[in-house]
Amino acid sequence: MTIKDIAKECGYGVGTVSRALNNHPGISDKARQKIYSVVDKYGFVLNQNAKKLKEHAPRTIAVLVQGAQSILFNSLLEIIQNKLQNLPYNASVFVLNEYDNGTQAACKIYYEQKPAGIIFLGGNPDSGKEEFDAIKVPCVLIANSPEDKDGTQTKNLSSVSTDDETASYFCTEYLIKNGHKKICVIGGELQSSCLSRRRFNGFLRAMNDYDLPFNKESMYIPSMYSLQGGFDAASTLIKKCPDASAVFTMSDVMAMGACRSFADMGISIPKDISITGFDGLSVASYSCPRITTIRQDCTSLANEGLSSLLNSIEHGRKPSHKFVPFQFIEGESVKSLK
Amino acid sequence: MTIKDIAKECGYGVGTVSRALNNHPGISDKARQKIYSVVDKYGFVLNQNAKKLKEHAPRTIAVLVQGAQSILFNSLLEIIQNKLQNLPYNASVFVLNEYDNGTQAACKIYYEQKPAGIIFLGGNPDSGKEEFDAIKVPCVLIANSPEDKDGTQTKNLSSVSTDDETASYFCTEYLIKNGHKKICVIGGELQSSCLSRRRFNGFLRAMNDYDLPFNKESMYIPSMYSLQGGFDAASTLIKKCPDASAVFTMSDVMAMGACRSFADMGISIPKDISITGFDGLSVASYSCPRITTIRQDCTSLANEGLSSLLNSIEHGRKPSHKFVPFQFIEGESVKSLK
DNA sequence: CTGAAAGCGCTTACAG
DNA sequence: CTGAAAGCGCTTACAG
Repeated sequence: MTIKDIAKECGYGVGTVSRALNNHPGISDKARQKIYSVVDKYGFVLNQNAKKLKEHAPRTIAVLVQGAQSILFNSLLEIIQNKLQNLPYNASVFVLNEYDNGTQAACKIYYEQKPAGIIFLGGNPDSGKEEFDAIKVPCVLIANSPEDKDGTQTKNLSSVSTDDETASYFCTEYLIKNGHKKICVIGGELQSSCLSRRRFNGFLRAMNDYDLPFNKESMYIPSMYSLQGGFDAASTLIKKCPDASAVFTMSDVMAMGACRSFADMGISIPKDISITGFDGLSVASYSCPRITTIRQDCTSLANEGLSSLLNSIEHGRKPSHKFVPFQFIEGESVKSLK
Repeated sequence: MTIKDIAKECGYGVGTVSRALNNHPGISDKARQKIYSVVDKYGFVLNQNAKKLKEHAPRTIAVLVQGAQSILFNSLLEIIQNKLQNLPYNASVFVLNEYDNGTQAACKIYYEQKPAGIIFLGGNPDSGKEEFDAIKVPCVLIANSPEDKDGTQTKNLSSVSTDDETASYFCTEYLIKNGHKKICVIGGELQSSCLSRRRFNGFLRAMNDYDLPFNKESMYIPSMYSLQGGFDAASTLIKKCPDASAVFTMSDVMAMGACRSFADMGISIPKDISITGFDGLSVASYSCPRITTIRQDCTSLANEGLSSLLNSIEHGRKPSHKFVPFQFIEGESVKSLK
């Protein structure tokens, strides 16, 4: 069943049917009614492949999700898909492996699908700079920001994220104000992850501001952003720095993994050691103990990211780099030493 | 840049370029080499919209995910996308809301995208039977099974799932063998969810086999499949059935929500009450206490589901309904009363 | 307001 | 082994 069949049955031409179905102006009510009646009768839907092939303005937004295990990205994805339903765009979702090259994948998608724009959830799309240059449509990075915000390499890349450095500062200061002095970090690999670097910078700035010592050798435990990563890191931490009173952790899943590991070692939270997370996942607020953490505002992140992208697509706006406010969630995983 | 440009630069016709790019036989090595050299030079990729429009055999598999918050589905999705990378198909993912009508969404996708087949992760695609009839391509339901397996309504629907009834029986029997007699249930709405009915049937059969009483009024607590659902259900449970010694819970997230609620009420697990989950999420094995649960085998579920779908697509095989083995995970959430 | 026609970028019999 | 051509199902100037 094609638009031709519909046209024949209506007694109109295919052009008129196309215009009716796309809500274009300049169609008589009579035609519109007749056409819709037979379209409804058959439940006819336009073939998207033909539509996209023909359309001048592409109407697909590609969403690249890197790290399907991340609960945070799923919330974002759900919100984005919802918003898009009320807009003349549809989403095309791609789930990448942790170790895939996101920029390369984006290039392939760019050529194959000709999307109107690309949303990156996670990943570091500016890493392969030359490759990124090939992508000529607006892009937005959500929940992370590019290394080099005014770099010429990323002329078409916007970003919306939490101010990771400030949030980390805030969280660290909270630990310090609760009397903690010897604070370790469980975080990502600093060389490869600018997100981890920003969070570490915020942490370190707070430590410095309060004149607290930090020895990276023994007090920074690199970890995967996963439960198992946090689990393993916690036991390393106890070996390297047995007298730590608190741990600043760069994600809730790391924190939850670490909590489990501490429990196995007979170390009680927050009695024996305090811990903070990052992200504000719902599962972290149901865990025992509830994790004290920074909640990233998924709704704002998704909304701002999308509108920045649409502004670029529809009005040719320059890329912007925005922060959305975070929320500090006081759980039960930090003990006051005062 | 189109296939025409490539053809011109190569000095071949578009047909030859198309055949080279699609690895069709009957092409000289010379032509193939020449074509690939200029394709690589420009990083040219075929326009998928035109390709799909033209192709006889569609090469897209639509994946409908219902309930993006479910960690189980994400594992499945990641495995499926991985497998598909080595096959001549690509995945088109759609994330639905919990309350969307999955069958209706599938119909729309069927008409719009003309996929080769459809994978349902969760949902009850046989629920709107007449609508489902409109879908003429092979479908597979993963991690659930249709109500009526040999129904004429679902001639093109396969399924791969855990034997929910047997698994629930097993889990319940484990509680009973540990001396539990008064066992409550936190589960889904039985009217609307055949999955919940199957799990409940397994539970009830075990209770009957061991001559244990069960009063559905006071001992079955209906709940959403979510953390908050389990959290709320636990406090209802304590009011309705304060002397329960164990709770059979229909999902790990429900169990984790319930655990948190029990902790808030000062009820200790497993000392005061025992609990079991379902799914075997990694997060449940890192929680405190570790949840005793049924682990669904995501890898087998995804692999079997995909191969059943491909068998139908490529060899016209009849739909099949398979179970994959589950694993019982002994955690720390059940106390032996013996 | 409507129709006839060109053309989007491919694939695939058909003929050579 | 290769090319010329038809056609997939749409949209959109163009003409009326």
